Amino acid sequence: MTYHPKSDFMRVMIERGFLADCTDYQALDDALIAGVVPAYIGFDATAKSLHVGSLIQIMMLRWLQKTGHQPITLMGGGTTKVGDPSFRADERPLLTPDAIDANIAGIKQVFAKYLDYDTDAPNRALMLNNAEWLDELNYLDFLRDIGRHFSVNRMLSFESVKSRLDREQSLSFLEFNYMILQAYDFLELNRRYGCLLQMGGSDQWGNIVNGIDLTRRVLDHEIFGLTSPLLTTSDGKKMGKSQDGAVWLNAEMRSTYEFWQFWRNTTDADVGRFLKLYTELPVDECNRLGALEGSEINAAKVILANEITTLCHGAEAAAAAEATARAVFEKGGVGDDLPTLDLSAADLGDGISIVQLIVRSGLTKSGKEAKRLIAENGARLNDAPLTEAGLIIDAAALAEPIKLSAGKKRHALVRLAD
RNA sequence: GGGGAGUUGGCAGAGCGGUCAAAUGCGGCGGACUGUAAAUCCGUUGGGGCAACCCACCUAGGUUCGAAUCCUAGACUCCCCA
Repeated sequence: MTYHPKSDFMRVMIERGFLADCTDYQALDDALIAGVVPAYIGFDATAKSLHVGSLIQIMMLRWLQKTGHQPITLMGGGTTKVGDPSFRADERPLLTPDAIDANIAGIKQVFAKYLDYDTDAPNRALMLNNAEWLDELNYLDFLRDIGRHFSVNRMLSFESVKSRLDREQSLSFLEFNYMILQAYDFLELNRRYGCLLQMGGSDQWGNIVNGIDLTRRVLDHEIFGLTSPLLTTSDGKKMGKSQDGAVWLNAEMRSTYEFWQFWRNTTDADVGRFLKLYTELPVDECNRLGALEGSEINAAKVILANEITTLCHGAEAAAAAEATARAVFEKGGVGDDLPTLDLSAADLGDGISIVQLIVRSGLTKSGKEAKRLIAENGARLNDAPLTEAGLIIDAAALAEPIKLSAGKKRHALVRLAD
C-alpha cells in the first residue's frame, strides 16, 4: 500500500489497519477532500444484537463521522428477508418479519453509542432501513428497470457464490437475488441521499461492486467501495467467538464484565492490531503497547479492554468490570460485576441442586456438563473445590450470596432476591 | 414425471443385527505449564434427573430374545435422466 492519502479518513483507515481494498483510492480520496461524503454500511438483522465481528464496521463509521463525513447505518429490514448467501455453505433459515423488526430494534441501540444521530451538523448520522424501498418493489418493474442490468453469467462468476456452486450445493433463486437487492440499496442511497461510498467486510466486495456498476449504469454516477479485512485472531479463530458463543455488543445479551474479559484475554500477538482497530488511542501508543513483551503486555490488555468497553458500554461499566476483575483474579475474591443469578424464594423451594445452580448461573450449558465439571474438580463453591455432586442448596446456605466457579476464570454469583 | 444415493452426537465422518452412547478428527470443557496470553502436554466430552433411573443414531410403525444397523410408510436433502 504505497498510496499516500490526502484525506483524514483515508489516512486513518490505512494507518490503523481498516483497509483491505478500495475500488479507486485516488478518486475516493479526492471526494473526501472535496466535501462531506455520505457513506453507508449495511447490517443484516439476523440476531437481536450485533457481535464483536461487526465492531470493525462500526468503528469505520465512527471514524468517518469524526473526520467530518456522514455515516449511514442501513438496517437490512428488507434484505434479511432474503438472506445473504455470500461465502455460506448452506441456506439460512428464513426469519419472520416480526423477528426481523425485533432484531432491528435491538441492533439500533448499539449505534447510538458510537455515532451521533442528533447533531445539527451536516454530517449527522442517518439510520435507515432498506425495507423502506424494498418492501414496495413491484416485481415486473424491478426486473425491467434493474434486472436488465445484471448479467447472470457475471453473477455466477463471483467468488462469494462460486464455492457454493462448485460444491454443487443448491443456491436458491431467492438467495441469488440478494446481491441484486444490495446493489439496488446502493443505487437508492445514492439517489436519495447522495451516498458515495459503501463499506463492508471483504466478503462483501462482490456485492459492493455490483452496486457501483448498477449506479453507473442507471444514474451515470461514479461511486466507491471500500472493504475491511476479514478478521481472525492470530491463533486462527473467527473474531468474536468466546467459549459460550458470540460476544454480543448488547449488554442484555452479554454482560459488560464478560465483554471486558473477552478483550482482557486477547492473544498477545493481537493486542497492537486490536488497539488500532477498536480503540481511538493514538497509533504510536497502540504500537508501543502492542510491542510490550512477556507479562508486561497484560497491562496493555487491560487498557484495551477498558477503552473498548468504555466506547461500547460507558466508562462506568468499564471501571466496574476492571474492579471486579481485579478483585476476582488478583485477590481471589468476589466482585459486584460478576454475572449474577438472582433466585426468588419460590425458585428455591425446599432447595435446589448444585448442578441446577451451575447451569442456571450460565457456567455450563447442561446438567451433564455441570456434573462433568464437578467430577473433574473444576467446580468450586466459594473457592472450595466442589466434590459432592448431589449437594442441595437451601435458603440457609444462601443467607449470604455464594460464588460458583467453573475453572479458574469463570465465576458467577448466586443470591437470594427479596 | 422416471431412476439412484443419502439423513448418525456442536461440526466433519465411521459403524451396517448383539461386545454401540456409538471409532476418528475438529471444536468445547477441565487440568498442568504461565502472564487471566500463545504453543505444548494430560484428561474429558449426547440429553433429563439430587438419585434410582429414563430418553436417545430423521419421524411413525413393524420383524427379532435383541436394531443406529433388517422391513413398511412418511418427511427432508443431493445426484442422474426426461
